[in-house]
Amino acid sequence: MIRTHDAGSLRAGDAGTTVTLAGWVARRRDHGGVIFVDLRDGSGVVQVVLREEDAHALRNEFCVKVVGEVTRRPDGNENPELPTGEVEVTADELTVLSEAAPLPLPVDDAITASDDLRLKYRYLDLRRSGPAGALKLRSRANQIAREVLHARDFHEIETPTLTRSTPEGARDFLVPVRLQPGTWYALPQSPQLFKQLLMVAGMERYYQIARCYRDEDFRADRQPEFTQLDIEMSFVTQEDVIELGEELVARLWAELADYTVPRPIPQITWTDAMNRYGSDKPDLRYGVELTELTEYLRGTTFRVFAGAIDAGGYVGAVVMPGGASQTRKELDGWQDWAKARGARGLAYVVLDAETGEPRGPVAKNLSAEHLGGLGDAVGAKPGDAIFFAAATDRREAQELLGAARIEIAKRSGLIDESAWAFCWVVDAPMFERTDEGGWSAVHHPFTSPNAEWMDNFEEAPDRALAYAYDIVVNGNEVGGGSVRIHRGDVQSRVFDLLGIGADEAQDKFGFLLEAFRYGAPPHAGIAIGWDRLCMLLSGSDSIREVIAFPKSRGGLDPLTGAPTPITAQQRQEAGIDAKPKPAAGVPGTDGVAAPVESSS
RNA sequence: GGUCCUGUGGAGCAGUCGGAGUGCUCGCCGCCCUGUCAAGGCGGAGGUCGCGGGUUCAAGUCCCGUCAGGACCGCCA
Repeated sequence: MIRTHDAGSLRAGDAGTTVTLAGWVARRRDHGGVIFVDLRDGSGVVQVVLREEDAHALRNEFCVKVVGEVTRRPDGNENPELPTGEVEVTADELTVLSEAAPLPLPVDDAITASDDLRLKYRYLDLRRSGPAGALKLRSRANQIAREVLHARDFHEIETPTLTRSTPEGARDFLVPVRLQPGTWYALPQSPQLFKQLLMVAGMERYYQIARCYRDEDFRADRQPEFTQLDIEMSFVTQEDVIELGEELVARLWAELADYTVPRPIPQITWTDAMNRYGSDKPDLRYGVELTELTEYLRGTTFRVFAGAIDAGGYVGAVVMPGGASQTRKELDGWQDWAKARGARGLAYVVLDAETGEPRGPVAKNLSAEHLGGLGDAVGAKPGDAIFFAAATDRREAQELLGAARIEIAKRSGLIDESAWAFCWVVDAPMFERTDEGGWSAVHHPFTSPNAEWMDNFEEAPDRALAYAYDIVVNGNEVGGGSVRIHRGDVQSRVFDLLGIGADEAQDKFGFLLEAFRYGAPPHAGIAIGWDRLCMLLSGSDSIREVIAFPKSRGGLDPLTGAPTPITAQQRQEAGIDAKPKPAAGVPGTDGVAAPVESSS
């Protein structure tokens, strides 16, 4: 080792010790005859006192080695801001290991450069304690997950990243195959099918910190390649998976956020979540619940509401406490906000702070009777604003109110940023209507109906519930999973309902169905969106902060310049332009629909 | 695919009603300085105001297009 001690570890008790340190010049204070250098290494910072002539040439981020004695600082010169502030290292010997050119961005915890510069010079960005800390936190999170899972006899098993294309779900990333021109691998959207095969294989308890790939547009919490903590267990029920999930988050939050997760974590049904919060991933750090007004307003002459009610739809409201004090401009701003989300607008009534009298454009359209009881019906007080949404499609209106609820909380400062609110959203619907009038699986087609619906989901596909569960933290879905179907007859019925015929099922999922013929155990699992979870634990507002070398929004890596064009020779060798051979009885020429676990 | 925000010496910003590349903090270069810790003092260098076009006597500023970064919707669990 070039060094004998870590800079950040030195304390008063080390006084008198001769140490060799190696690190970077974080800052220098040149007084002519004496020069102070803050020497930074992976462990932290310590002040080095130099009196040598050649120390004047030191610049920020020079990589240096220092031999010297740890000494207590002179009285009055301690720096209580630093963990090492009681001591300093008086240098006898200075070696410049590597000089640094003038920096394209400051390596300084107090200064943040723009995102593209940070990513282009990520290796400098990561010298700062914040970005470095986020990656170190993630490393520890990985370790904790492995500790929890290995203590329960899980096996960490890797699965292929060159696999079959999956035309359903998200768009695939594709890889041309030189040895079979005209054919393509796909990068996995998740290890879903492989982990189910591992259950058939008798592995019983599998996990993997798995890289997944989806070719869709970016968000602050989405990258084209991302990581799941992927878990599958045999001979378990939904409750067993939930219990494991709770143990994982409890350990993670206890150690990394100094927070004791209240257990059991509250469970809310999907339907309740939609009715009360207008979201399948409700943020429970604040109240502001939705109120359904479909019955209350039945008979109204206001066409916007009556139209929805008569069509069997939904009218609901959400209250903005103190919202009556908003200016006309602010209230108009809500209309723009709603239109930006594709809604026609956001009807509102404000209750006068003094008299409680309902005012606003919509108030004129409601009867005296409806107006009179409105405050009580929605739980609004004088001074509040009431926002309405109405639609034939219940979910559409609820989601608008749910989005308004979040916006209200933001604008009114109702969010306690230091709070953690966990919940499970359970009893998710199995199916939803497709645009073509058929049904599609909400989770994926191997998700089991729950006990109540096992034998009769065909009778009311819109109401059938699944053994599917999502874990939600502060309004972020950080994990989701389900109990899988392991019985051939149930699987066939689900395929029938989804309009997937036997031939098509064989074509798309043949190898999995084949595997299930040989004694498939009941199994269930969960996938945890690891980037998102680490983002929350680190207090970041983007998953880019917990990824070592993230891509920018356009899918570019500003550091390497990827992606790049390829040469004509590469193109030729890769066989990109080759025409596929006709399928000679090979199943699966359409590719396999890889159902994908929820979360990220 | 759509809506919105941002782009000004190396970094972060300000730049009014369209009137000279103007200003601030940091960094960089030189000199001074023995107890600082965002050290300090003096001096200096550094600019295609993202790019292209338009309006105008005159554009960092207004308009159109485009590129890059970011937020959201669609998409994606």
